[in-house]
Amino acid sequence: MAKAKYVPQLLQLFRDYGYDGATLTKISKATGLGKASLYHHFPGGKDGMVEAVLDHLDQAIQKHILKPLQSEGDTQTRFRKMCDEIGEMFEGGRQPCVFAVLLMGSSRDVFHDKVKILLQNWIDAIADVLIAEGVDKSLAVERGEDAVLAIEGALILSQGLNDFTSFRRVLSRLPEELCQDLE
Amino acid sequence: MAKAKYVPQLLQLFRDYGYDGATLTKISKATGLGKASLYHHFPGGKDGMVEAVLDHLDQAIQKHILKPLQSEGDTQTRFRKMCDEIGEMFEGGRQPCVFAVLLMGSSRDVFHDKVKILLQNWIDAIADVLIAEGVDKSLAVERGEDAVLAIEGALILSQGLNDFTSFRRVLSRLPEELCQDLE
DNA sequence: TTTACTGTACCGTTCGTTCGGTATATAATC
DNA sequence: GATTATATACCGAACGAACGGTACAGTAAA
Repeated sequence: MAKAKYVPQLLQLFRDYGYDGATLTKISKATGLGKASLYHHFPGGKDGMVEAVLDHLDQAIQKHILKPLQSEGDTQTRFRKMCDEIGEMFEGGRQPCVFAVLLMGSSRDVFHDKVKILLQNWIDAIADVLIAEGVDKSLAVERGEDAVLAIEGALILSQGLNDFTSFRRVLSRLPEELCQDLE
Repeated sequence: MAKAKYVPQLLQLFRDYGYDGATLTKISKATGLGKASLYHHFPGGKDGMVEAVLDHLDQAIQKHILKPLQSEGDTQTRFRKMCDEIGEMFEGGRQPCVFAVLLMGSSRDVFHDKVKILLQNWIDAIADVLIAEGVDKSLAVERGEDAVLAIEGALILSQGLNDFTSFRRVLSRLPEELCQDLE
C-alpha cells in the first residue's frame, strides 16, 4: 500500500493548516497527486485521510510511547525515553499536536471520539507504569493526565510565543515529576 | 456602539467552530444580522470580527485577571481570585480558549502576532506579582509560563476527554504552586 | 434631509467530490 | 508466445454547493 508514502505528508498538512485549512488543492499540490487520484487512495475523501492519519498516529504512539514505557530498566529512565521520543515527534515544540488541531473547529464533532480514545490510551500507558510501581490508581491516572496536559499546553504556548524553551522545560522535568514519592 | 452586543456572540461562534468553520452564514444566523448589516458593523469583514473579539478579550483579561492580581491582600489569595475568574471565563473547562483556536489552522498567520501579545501580557501579569514578592525574575516568568501552559493544556484535555475534572484540578492547585518557596 | 441601518440579489472564487477515461502491469486464456 | 481480461494507478474536466464579500435600493429614525 502506497498509503505509507502519503500519510506523513497529510499529517504535516493538517498540522500546518488545520482540518478546514488543509484544502484538497493544497493536498494535491503537496502530494503531487491529482484530486481524483487522492480519492483513489482515500475513498473516504478528506475525512478518510484524517482517519488514515489518526491510524498512523495510533501506531506511532504505540511504537514511540508505549514501547519505551514497557521496556526494561529504571522507571524514571523509561519516562525519560518517552519524553525524548515526544520531543522528536513534535520537533522540539515546533509542530502542533494533531489532536489539539482536530479538537478546535468544525472537525471536532467528527473526530472527537477517535481523539478521545488516543488521548485515553496515552494517559493509561503512563498510569500503568506508575501503578506497577505501587502508586494508587487514581493518583497514577492524575499524574498521567497532568503529563499529557503539560505537553499539550506547552505546545500551544511554544507556538503562541514562538519560543520553544517552555516545551523543552516541561519535557525535561517530567520524568522526575512523574516519579515523585516513588518507593 | 452596538458592537458590545455582538462581540460575545462572535466569540462563542469562533470558540465553537474555529475561524474557518465560523462561516458568515452561521454568524448571520446566530446574530440575526444580515450580511450587509454585519459589514456595516464590522467593515473589516471576518478578520475585523476576530480583531474585535481579540480587543474584547484584551479588556476582559485586564478586568478579570490583571485586576484581581493587583488587588489588596495575601498573594496566594489573589492568585486564587484569578483562578476563580478563569474558571468562570472558560465555564469550568467547557469552553475552549480562542487563542488556541486561532493558533490552529489557517488563521494562525493572520492573528499570531496579536495572540502572542495577549499571551505575553498574561504571563507577565503573573510574573510581576511574584517579582514583587522577591522571586527572581527568570523564575517568576517560568512560573507564569507554567501556569498559562497548564491552563491551556487542561482545556484541551478536558474537551478531548469530555471530562472537566483535570481543568478544575489544575485551577485549584495553581495558587499554591505559584506561591511555593515564598518567604 | 441627512444618517444609520437592513434585505435582497448578486459577484467571482473556491470548496469537496465525482465522472469518464487513459496508461501500465500482472494474470489468465487460448 | 500471443492475446485477452483484470486490477491498479492516475488525471483533466466538470459538478453543485458554499464561501467571503459587494452593490444598491429601501426603510427608519434624527
